[in-house]
Amino acid sequence: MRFSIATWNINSVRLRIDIVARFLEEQRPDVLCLQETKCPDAQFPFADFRKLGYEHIAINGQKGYHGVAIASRLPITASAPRDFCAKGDSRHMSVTLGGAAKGLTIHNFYVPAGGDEPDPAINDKFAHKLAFVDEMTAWFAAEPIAGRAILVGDLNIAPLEHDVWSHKALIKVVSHTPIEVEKLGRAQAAGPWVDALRKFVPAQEKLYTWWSYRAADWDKADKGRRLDHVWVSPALGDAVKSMRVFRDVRGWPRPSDHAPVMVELAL
DNA sequence: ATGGTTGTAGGACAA
Repeated sequence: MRFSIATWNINSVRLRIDIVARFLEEQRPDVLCLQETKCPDAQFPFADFRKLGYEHIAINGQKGYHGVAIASRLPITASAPRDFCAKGDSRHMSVTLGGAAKGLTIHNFYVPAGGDEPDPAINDKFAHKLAFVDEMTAWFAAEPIAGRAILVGDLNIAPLEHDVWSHKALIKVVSHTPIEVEKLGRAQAAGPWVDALRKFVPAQEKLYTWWSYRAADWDKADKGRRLDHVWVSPALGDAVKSMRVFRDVRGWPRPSDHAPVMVELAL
């Protein structure tokens, strides 16, 4: 089957439910993974998703901050959140699909942003980010990815030189520092995971998924970063057929600062 | 170099 999955840091699912619905209507991914839903589970807008055909929903939300959700048109046969760093933060959810995608596992991550100061000795938030990625590595090393699996999410790290608008300007800016890039590389290697987006855009070309709100004209300035990722297990490496970053959605009314990203696979 | 904006919640904090 042709299978599509989208990931989008929505920065409040309730505030932006209208553009979520518009995106789902226009693109119809089989699965949508959201981050930063900022929504307690009891207040999640289930009805809006069900109305659009996304009847299978797995959420891990909390009040005010973070929160991830997976909405699917295909049945979800199992779901499990994991509490990284034992902080009680809602930053991960995994599901296994049934139906035509039977046995496919999906991980949805929201890695900590890490604050402003890129020094774990003086910035607890940066220390937390590094520990979180280390825990991802340890987990994948302990339980290597078996079979068909996809990892998506806002990993809050732009690993390659051309994943940011200026490698030189951002080398000491949290999201692109060498220590983060190295740790993310270890996590990816531990799966091992294949970077699906870079299968379609060479490492020498710029590729962004996020543009700050703090720009007079984000589109014109184009000071973006690739913070959102889609990784696939080796078994799916050749199954990835297309990728798209919906930059136009960043320009929709009252947008998130992240654009949705969608990948198509032949399962 | 600095400051710029947005969301949750109804003040400060996270991003």
